[in-house]
Amino acid sequence: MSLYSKVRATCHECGSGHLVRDEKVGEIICHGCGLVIQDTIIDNGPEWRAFTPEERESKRRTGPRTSLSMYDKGFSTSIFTKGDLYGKKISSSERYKMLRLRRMSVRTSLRKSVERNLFQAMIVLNRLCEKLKIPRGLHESAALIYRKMLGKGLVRGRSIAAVAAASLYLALRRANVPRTLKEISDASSRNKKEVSRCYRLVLWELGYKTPIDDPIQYVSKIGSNAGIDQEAQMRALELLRKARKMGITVGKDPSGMAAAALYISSIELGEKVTQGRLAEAANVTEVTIRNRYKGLLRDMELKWD
DNA sequence: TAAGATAAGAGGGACAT
DNA sequence: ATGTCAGTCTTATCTTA
Repeated sequence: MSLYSKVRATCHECGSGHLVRDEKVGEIICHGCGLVIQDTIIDNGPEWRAFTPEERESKRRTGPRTSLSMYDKGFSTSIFTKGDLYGKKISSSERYKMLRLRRMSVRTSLRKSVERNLFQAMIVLNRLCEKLKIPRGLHESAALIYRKMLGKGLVRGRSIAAVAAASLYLALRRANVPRTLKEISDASSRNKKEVSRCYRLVLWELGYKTPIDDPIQYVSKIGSNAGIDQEAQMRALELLRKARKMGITVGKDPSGMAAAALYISSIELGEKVTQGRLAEAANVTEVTIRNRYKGLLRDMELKWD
């Protein structure tokens, strides 16, 4: 590493652009006229050298930089009650005072952090609901679920956006609104995996029960997306009701199931529809539709007319 | 061009360790 | 808590009608 580095400036004496910073003696020198421009450079780097990450860690004396993403910008207060800074014992009355102080400090900072978290979360949830055109009431129930999570201290260590998305998904599921987890996570900044982890956590920790996700709910949504007519949609519903009675819908992706039923009934009614179009409308792959509709035909012993 | 077939890979549930 | 297993879905590629 060179001890000299160029400086982007011109010398005010000779006009030369040849200014050089000499790290070793802490001066900026003009190579044109020899003038010392500045002799008190502040070195922002560490004065020690380290060759391994471990060494760097052991030599550093500063903490991480402050961050706006932390509710207290990374600064927090610690109040010790066992002794003074040097480990010397303190009197019992002093100690009692310190205990009280610490309690107060912990309480107020905790409340602040909860408030800030909620503030952020509500912004995130608003954006999410707006994007997905969620009705007011469901938006509210999602917010309530989030508050419960926050109240139980379950958001700590998890992403606000993921928990917010999971709360929304739960609200939708409880209201039997046919939105998939994928739709929610796609609109969120977190991925499906993360959101579904949080979703399971909410279910578990808050003891929520949801009605099973029934393919029947997706029929009209997928049907209209793919431009399937009413008659075929009715036929698909019938098909799915039978399938549900036979218990062959459990464990399958409801969207895929509904799309397959729509495919069968459309073909039966002589309507021109491709697997590709339905796959796109249902947000599943063609392969899934194929597997589902093959399965439906087999298990229900249906035949093409 | 649509549909079918096949295979690899991921993620989650059930169950055992 | 971690590992394994069967079953599901996705992605990609190739073949068939």
